[in-house]
Amino acid sequence: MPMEKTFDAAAAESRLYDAWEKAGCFTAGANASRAETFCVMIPPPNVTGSLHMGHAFNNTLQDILVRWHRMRGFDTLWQPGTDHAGIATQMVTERDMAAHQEPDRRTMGREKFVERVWQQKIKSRGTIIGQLKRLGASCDWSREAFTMSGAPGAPEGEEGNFHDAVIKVFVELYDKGLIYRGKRLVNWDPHFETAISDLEVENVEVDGHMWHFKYPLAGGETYEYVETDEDGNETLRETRDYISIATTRPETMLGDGAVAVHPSDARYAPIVGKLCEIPVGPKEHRRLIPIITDEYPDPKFGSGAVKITGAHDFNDYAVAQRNNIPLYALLDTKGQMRSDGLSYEESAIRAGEYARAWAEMHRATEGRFQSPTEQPVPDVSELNLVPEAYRGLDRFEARKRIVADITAEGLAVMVKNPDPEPEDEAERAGFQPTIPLVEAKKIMQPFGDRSKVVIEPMLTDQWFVDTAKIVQPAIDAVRSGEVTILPEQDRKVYFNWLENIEPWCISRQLWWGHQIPVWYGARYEDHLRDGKVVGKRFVYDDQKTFCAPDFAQAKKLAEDYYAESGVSIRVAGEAADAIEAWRLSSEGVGEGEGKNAYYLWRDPDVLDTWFSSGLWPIGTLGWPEETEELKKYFPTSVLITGFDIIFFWVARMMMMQYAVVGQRPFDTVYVHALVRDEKGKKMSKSLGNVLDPLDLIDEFGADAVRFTLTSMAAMGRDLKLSTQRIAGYRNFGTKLWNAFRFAEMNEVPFGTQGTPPAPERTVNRWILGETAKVRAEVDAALEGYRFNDAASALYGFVWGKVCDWYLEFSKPLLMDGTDAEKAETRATLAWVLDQCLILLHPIMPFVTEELWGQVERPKMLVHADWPTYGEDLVDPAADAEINWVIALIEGIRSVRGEMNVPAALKVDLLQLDLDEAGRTAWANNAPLIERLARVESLSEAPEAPKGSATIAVKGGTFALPLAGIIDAAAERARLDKALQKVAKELGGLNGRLKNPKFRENADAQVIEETEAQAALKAEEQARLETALARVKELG
RNA sequence: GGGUGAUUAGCUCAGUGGUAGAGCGCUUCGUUCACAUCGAAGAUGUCAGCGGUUCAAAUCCGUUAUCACCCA
Repeated sequence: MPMEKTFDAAAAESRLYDAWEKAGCFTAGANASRAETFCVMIPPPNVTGSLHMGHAFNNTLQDILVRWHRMRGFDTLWQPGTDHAGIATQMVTERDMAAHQEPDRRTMGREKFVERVWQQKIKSRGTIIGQLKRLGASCDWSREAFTMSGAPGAPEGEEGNFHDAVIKVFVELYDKGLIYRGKRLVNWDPHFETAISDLEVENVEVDGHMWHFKYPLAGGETYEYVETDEDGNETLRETRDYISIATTRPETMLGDGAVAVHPSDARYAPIVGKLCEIPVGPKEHRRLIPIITDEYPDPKFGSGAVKITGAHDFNDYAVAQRNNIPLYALLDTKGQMRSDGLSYEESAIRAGEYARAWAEMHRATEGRFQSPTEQPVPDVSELNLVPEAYRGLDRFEARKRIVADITAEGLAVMVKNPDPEPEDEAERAGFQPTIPLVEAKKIMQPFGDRSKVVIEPMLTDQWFVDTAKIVQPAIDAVRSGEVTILPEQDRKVYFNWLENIEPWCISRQLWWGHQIPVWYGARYEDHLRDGKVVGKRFVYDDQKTFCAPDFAQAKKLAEDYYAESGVSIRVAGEAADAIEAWRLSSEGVGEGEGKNAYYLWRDPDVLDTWFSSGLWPIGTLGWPEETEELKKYFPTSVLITGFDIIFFWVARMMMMQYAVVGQRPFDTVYVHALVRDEKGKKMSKSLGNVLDPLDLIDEFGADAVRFTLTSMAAMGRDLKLSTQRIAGYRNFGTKLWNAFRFAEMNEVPFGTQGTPPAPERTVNRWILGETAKVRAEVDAALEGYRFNDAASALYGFVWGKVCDWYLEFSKPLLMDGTDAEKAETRATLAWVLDQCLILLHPIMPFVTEELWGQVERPKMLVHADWPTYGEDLVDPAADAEINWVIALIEGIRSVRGEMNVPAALKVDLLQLDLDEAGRTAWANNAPLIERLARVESLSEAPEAPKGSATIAVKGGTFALPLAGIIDAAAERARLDKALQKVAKELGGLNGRLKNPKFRENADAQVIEETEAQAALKAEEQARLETALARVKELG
């Protein structure tokens, strides 16, 4: 059955993929013929995600390397799987629940909800896996992993031990003191009501405002406020009873603990150490705060004075820590003004006492009082400094109200109204001659990368990895070259981040994830009354921590602890939280059977998803069990990933693998860039410029999409993707397809020739050499992760060499050649086209496999042997001869084209002079030249007749007698132009050769090449000059 | 503010010291039996500017400008 004119990608792709999978072509070790292993870990996509351009790019590159190694006989494993993606998955599930009118998660309860998320996971999983398959990804799906496999509550089919690995690592790191819990300022997402890591925060510049307020000095004190210019001349002097503060977040004023100025700022020197009043809140309980000095305020910015809200700003937090300023929390987990804790009145009084104590200490120590160890910062968590009027308000609503209230009281800094005063009497009544100073200002605002709401710095108890203690091996490994990061520039990014690493907050206030394996119990300690021990008691608010893989082991730790503390206790069970534990325990203590029964409660938080994906390399291979796969494939070979997760993932995998198993996770990290739209914009749903890889695969076929991405994969550069480009590579597939159609029509015997044939004809010998060259080029390119070089080498070879020239050359031989010529040409064609399929297969797996399968073969192409032939196939004589033939054909075509010789017209060619090599080349290839240049005949002539065009080639001159078709002027212009070009080139070459310093300094080889070039150009120049002279003479 | 990178044909981009390339687009021509998703021919560049190193610079160094990204 004759082949179709084009490859039907849509019909063939799924059929081919199924065939590969069914035959087990992708399973670990398939087609292995040597001992070396090659293992790639897929960057696990979110289980609820769908394939975007970045995935398509990332997985295409992985697939190329994997297929290439598999064909080369490596024991290959491409380990697939998905990531449980804590926040994202919980979000998707809750959205789905809302859409189906299911009860919300709080109503449902944690256990039921987690069950529900598992259902969502199972439902979603197939989406992205199916999409990866459509792309052609040759992963070993029988090993598909999941970062939460085997977790408690995992349904049937979700077994596995990833959860065990994660928990084991947590406990080990905890026991080594590398994980700790602490109250810290963290990034809080008020939408999801969880902490997130600083990497999950996007800082976006938005339009904001800067308000200016007066903080009156306590007791109506005044001071001389003096401003000077650069030369020290006084520019302003006035008596003030306030200090001016600028802020972009007025609602946080309620939680101010101090006002800070720079120690060198002379303007405020008179009032340092004094107290000032926060200009908001009920008048009778206005809060006083001290004026302190710190290096943080910039005297040149704003008024030079900064309000310090330690519980709601990272910079302020540091200032507060340095200066013993309490951290007053104002917001609840939803980002609303707190309504819990003490009344405003009581809180304000207590806070006022701290401020006075601070000022007193400052005075007593003459300003030296700094160190927190001298005077611990008081715990102020139960103080709620939100006045009752603002309690429960949303943070942005509170801001509006506070600004209005301060302005109404006349404590906003005022400026002259820029609007002209109205003429009209009536209108003038409502006119404000001065208005509050509010500057429009671009401010960087943090947003949650998932929730898109404004992130709040929030003071909460969280778990942290003490990254500073485990970072060093990850740095050393890359420095020493044990692990290679490509391209070079990303190594710098990696170092820069690791060398300035912050503690990693790993707890999340979610339900979906690995619940932290920590149980708490009340401390059992001395009960003091009036400084005297009056007995022992349980303390619930400063609990004891028991970290263990499961409750049974935590229980044992607890019982050991209580035994040591001197109380005989039986841990009876788990309570939901501290309060329930207290209730159950107190019910139990002292009562018969339940005497001394005691309850622990588990930390409700789950681990950051990246904590588990940090263990991906060992976890997917079965660790902590000593599996065969772990022994064989770990450390893995290459990690291919986008630059956007170097910090999230790569750095953490490095740290964790070294910390846990003391080995590198992979030899090489290849970091690729971002896929952008054709204008260079980042693809984003809100911009609507997203190209869906699935749509593109539908339209152009997976091969075209893959080839496009590969050809644009130059290291370190972003990809700007346009559909036009993809169409171009779809055409390339069609070109390849039609080359096979041609071969089929000419009865080319595919599948019989494993080793290269040994033909006699120069064209055949030439294409063998070209094939060997491109094979070497492709291997070298892939070896160096220069994917684009591999793609362009193959594109140029298949289209530019095989299709444009070799196929055309083969036609006269196949049609009019001798039997021997026909046979050897068919054999060569069969071999060369097979090589095209093999070499292209890693990039374009589908169309190549389809073509390969046109005839019966022992193995599918996916398992074909990758060739190793080399230089021995290159015949320099054939090379020179065919290049001469091509140059002559191009010369003739060029003249024909420029002289507008009708395409159909066959012309006579005159040979004016020709050297021996040229004569041989002509004799060997006359039919080819005649056919491709549409030459009727060749005859020798002493000189070109009038009205002919001249063609100069290496070693000879030809002429096309075109009297009546061309005019002399056109020919002169053509020759002039050619001559000019040659003259320019020759000038450059000779300039160099004449320079004695060039001869002294340049490499001998360079000099030789330059001389050869110059000789060639000189010869060409001479031929052209002769021709031009003749035209002038005759014309 | 700190860091990283980019600037090459109309567009998108390759090009690690030897005198600039590809694809697309454009112009002209073409129903020759693989392919019009094609073929043939053609035009188009102060390699961002300035300075330096070198026999030789798109390439190395310095600097300016513009743009992009990352981190504060």
